[in-house]
Amino acid sequence: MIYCVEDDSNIRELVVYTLESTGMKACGFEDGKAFMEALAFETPSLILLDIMLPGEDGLELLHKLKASAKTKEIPVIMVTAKGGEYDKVIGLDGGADDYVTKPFGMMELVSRVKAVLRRTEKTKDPIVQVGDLKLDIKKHEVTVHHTPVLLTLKEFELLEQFVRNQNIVLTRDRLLEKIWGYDFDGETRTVDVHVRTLRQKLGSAGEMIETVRGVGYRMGEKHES
Amino acid sequence: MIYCVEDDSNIRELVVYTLESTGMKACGFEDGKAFMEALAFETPSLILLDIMLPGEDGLELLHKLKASAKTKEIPVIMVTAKGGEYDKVIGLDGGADDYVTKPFGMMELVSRVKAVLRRTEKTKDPIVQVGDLKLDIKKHEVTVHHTPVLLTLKEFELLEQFVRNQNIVLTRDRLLEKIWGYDFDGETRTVDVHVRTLRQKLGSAGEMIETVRGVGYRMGEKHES
DNA sequence: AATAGATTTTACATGGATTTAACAAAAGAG
DNA sequence: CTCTTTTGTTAAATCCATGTAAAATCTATT
Repeated sequence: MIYCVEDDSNIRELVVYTLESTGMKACGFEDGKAFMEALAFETPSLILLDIMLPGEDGLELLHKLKASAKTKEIPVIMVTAKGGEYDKVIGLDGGADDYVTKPFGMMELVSRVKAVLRRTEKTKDPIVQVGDLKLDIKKHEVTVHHTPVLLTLKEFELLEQFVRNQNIVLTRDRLLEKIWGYDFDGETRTVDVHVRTLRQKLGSAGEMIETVRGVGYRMGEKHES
Repeated sequence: MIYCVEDDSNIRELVVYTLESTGMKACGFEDGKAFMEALAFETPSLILLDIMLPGEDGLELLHKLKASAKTKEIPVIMVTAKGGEYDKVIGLDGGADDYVTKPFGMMELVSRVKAVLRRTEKTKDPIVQVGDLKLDIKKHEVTVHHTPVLLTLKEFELLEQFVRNQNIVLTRDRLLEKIWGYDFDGETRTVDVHVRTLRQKLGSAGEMIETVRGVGYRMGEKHES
């Protein structure tokens, strides 16, 4: 969901229409007040923020957004009619992710939105890909080479941890804590056993899970030796 | 380190100068060839890429960068004289992180660079560096001159101690206590043996571990004597 | 309660990692 | 220079983390 805060209804509607026509969900707001109210209910994945607004202006809103832990991770693209360099600098240094000057083409806007989303959603994707392994978190579906692989719950959770932490080594303790919930007294080979079945079920993609002796397991794209 | 690929030497030098005056390291390249060569040697944290270049143009370079696993994570800002919307779309959809149109102010450029770095550096993990030895704690990975070095657990822990305590002498007892856990009765040559394999595996970087007779070992960047 | 499937535990083999042991080489002390 | 101490080096001995199979236990579904 993309929020567009813009007082000019023509532009606002055009933007919302354009974004929706490319398959994204979008919602327009006339001023900061309506916008902040909606924000309490829902967390959009990106915000288009006009600088010139009635009431609180865009820079103040930006400041508020970046001050709150709940909203500071939401990427923001500033929009303005004034094209001076000074405005751009203020907007970007204030924590905005990009800056667009009116009049702007809709194609450019869509591209910038996509670029910023690509940059930010990298960390928390619903669908992750590693090599030829695809993982759809929401659907709980895994494919290797477009061939579906059936995983049990624990296997899936384990794989999810690996995929979310590519190339970094996960200790058994860390995995037990994340997947099984905190404590779990010393000796158990549970993780190892699940890693084994994972490797087995994933076939060729299973080789991406490497064991780091004495530490834990790590997953990453293969490299020759 | 920021790379700037730009054929116009005036602009290139101005950009490099400006970035350096804000405390960042920067390096300019006249064409794609020189740039790609440098890239094999070092991984910059951001790339400024002109679209119009002699030889391979910026878009081709961008495509190459995004195709290789080693470089696809490096953020790229496209730069061009042509301001058409079409160019912007192509650049951004090609995987660039931002787009700047000439003529641009240096303040704006710096802001955009900072904004993109702010976005991308969030995901990075702590890497310690000494000379041309790099140590990534989370990945449990060590490289010398960008060449990976395979270390066992104890070797890694030992190296970690050295790197975390650069230039200060670590006694054998101190190391045994830190890595092996407190007590450990008197005589053992364990540390020495591991220091040996470390020096061996690290190759040239191994020379940074010097022995302080009668006391222990110390690691620091080399200096003539 | 019975069944099937998932998950965990147990047990053991294996091979790489670590340590020990033994000796060589180097550095200081007198 | 000789003796002593400390460190370097090598190879063998030991240890112990991991892979693996199979049994035991747990969970949900009928």
